[in-house]
Amino acid sequence: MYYDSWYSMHTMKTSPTLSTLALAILGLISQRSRSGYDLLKVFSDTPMGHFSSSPGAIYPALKRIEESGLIKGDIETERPLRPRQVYTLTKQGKEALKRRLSQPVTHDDVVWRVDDLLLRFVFMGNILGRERTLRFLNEFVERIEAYLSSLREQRNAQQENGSLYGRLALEHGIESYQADARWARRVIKELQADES
Amino acid sequence: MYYDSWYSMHTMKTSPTLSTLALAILGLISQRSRSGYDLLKVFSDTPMGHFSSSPGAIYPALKRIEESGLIKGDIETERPLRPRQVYTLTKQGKEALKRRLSQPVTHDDVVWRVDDLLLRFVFMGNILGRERTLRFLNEFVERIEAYLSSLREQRNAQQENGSLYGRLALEHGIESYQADARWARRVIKELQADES
DNA sequence: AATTTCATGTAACCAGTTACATGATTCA
DNA sequence: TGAATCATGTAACTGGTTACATGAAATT
Repeated sequence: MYYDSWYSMHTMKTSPTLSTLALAILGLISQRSRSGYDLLKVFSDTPMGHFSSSPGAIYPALKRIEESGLIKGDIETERPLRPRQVYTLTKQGKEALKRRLSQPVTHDDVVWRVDDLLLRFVFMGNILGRERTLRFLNEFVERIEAYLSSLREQRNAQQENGSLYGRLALEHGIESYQADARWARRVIKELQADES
Repeated sequence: MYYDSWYSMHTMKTSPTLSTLALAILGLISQRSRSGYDLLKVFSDTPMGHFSSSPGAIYPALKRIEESGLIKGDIETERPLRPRQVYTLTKQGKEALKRRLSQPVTHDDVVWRVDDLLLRFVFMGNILGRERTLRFLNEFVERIEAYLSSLREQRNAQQENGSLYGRLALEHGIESYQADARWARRVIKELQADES
């Protein structure tokens, strides 16, 4: 017993974090059952297309995710057209999605994965609720402020050595993050006002 | 003769567009000769790190780029420490970089590769000159405005069907691009004032 | 009759991530 | 003496891109 659990603790495949594409797919499927083609449409027709992409990415991804047990495909019979595989979240899928959405906002997220953070935000409200979405947004603002400090320092320090264009690009970064923070603060207010 | 050129036109390996990482590497090397380790430092110490990354990306990239003839590595002898490979741009390298920087700003660039655009901007000034940088920035603003229109339309159309959170995320996108355009307009003014 | 839409996929290629390896030198 | 720095790389894995393939139904 003791041995067993020790053993399994250390051999259990720690499921790798869901990629951004996997997050997008799980999130969309969590809203309603969808086929690969449905997903393809969402990506090509909406700004969601900012994430993927092409059949060559989506169909293999669906297969991988199904193999890992997070979604389950059912073939729609009784259709005039070519049969569709319609995917639904499994219990593990729902849990995995919740876990993914519950991750704290890290420095690295802010530096490298702002898109991913935005994607989390989109699905978070309906799955984790307003309360936790607000916590997320506050973390987001905090992390951005911290990063902004270091960017501003860099700009001031750079004064001499850096090129004009490098400095201007840095300022682009600063202004982008400022815009992100402004947005988040506005949304926080909006969600708090909406407390009805 | 006629045949030859027809033949070569259709078999010449059209050199694939430089990846963003390759652009960053070429750009940095164009400023001064650098070793892999030098590049690694730039990426880890400056906001340039927004692009790569790790030795596992940079060293193989350097090799590939050298094989394609755009850079040339020279071993620094006469050093106490382990010898360094210091890379310099070749003539083809300079040309390839210029070509890459001269690409027009496309819709897809704005939607998927804003980072790449910013990176181009960083190196553009010193390589293509102020005139062409200004053209670039104007194109950038135009493309953004066009994309913003479609994003705003989406937001208005979506009014009913979309979720609250989806709408808010869309607004994040809109505000981000607005910030990009504001930045570009400011830089245009600054560069024009600087016409000294 | 031709094109677009519905619908799903495969295969080759390329490149990035993670983790590991090596080993000398300098600094605390 | 141990850690950090200088300096370069490899190997396995993963997954995205591009291009191709198929074929029926609906639309123009």
